[in-house]
Amino acid sequence: MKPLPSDRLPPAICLAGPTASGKTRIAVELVQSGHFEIISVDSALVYRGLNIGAGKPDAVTLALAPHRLIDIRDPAVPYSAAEFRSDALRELRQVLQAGKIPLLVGGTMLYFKALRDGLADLPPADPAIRERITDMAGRLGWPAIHARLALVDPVSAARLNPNDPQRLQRALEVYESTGRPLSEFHRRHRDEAATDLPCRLHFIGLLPTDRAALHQVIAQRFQHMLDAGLLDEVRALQARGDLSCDLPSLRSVGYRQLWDFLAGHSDHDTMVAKAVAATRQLAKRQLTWLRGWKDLQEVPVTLTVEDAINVKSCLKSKLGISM
RNA sequence: GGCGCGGUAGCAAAGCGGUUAUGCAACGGAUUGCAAAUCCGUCUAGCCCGGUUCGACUCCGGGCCGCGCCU
Repeated sequence: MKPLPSDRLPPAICLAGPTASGKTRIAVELVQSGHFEIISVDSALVYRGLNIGAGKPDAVTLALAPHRLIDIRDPAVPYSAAEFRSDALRELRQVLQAGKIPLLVGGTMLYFKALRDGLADLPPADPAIRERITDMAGRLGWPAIHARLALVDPVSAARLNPNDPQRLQRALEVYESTGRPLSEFHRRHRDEAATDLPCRLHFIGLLPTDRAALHQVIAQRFQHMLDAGLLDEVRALQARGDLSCDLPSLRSVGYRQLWDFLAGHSDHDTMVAKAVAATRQLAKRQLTWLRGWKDLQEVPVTLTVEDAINVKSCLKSKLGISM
């Protein structure tokens, strides 16, 4: 099947912004027009049982504005960017089939990138290989892993920091499971530049005009989460007994700090301070992605109800979508 | 009132008569199957006044402030 040239494809809207910038509120308002269907682009919302702390919309909101790709994973099982991409492609086709405009909403910028640019044809994670590499690093240190990688994949080794466990592990994993260096896969992927998207992605970036105001909202929001019973939510996850805090799901902002607190590793004030700081740092990293994002339609947001109006007028003026 | 201890970057906290403490936060950046993750970079401070010295955050004297003990 030959893809259409991208300018003839139907549109999809991508609403991206840092945490606490009001993405969900705006999306829920947009969906009232009846034109859109929401697809979540969020690495924490995929997990069942992560609700309050992940900022998942409540049941009433979800009934009003259904989100695809939330609650699709048990927290014991890691999700991935590659899985997101294929899941999202499937959901996009369904939404288009139904005659709606896909509204992709979220803050997981790697997922947006994977969707937009595709991923190299790499092997999936291999728990056995990962464990072996982790053990080796435990004995020899990560710089030794880096040195080892340099022998089989000098290009990747030159790019990676000797202290970056995650990426070193992945690079070596790819080599061990395929016998070919990660850098070679990357090179081939760049040369191909294949796109199998059934629609054209229009990116709208929600950029807070005032960082201090965003920080304030972040602090308030975390307090509201605690008031809403976040502690009980994490207790329930702990009570399962099969989850550990090094799972991707529980390393999410908030959950990690609560987990430590409930395990007695920190006091309440420290936990709150760390959770709020981690959220600020997340927002900063999301903004770094956004600053370099190509073809981003920037919409300044003031974190008020006005913001939805600005997004609507942006959609109207840039895409002719009125509601 | 007397004695002791201490005043170091946004916060915490060391050493040192002349070369970067460090941690946290903040800020900037990277980002290809863990990404709300992981990693990198930047931030050069020493309560005030005087003295010693080629040179003082570091030594000496005085002042101010804080903490503790004593009366």
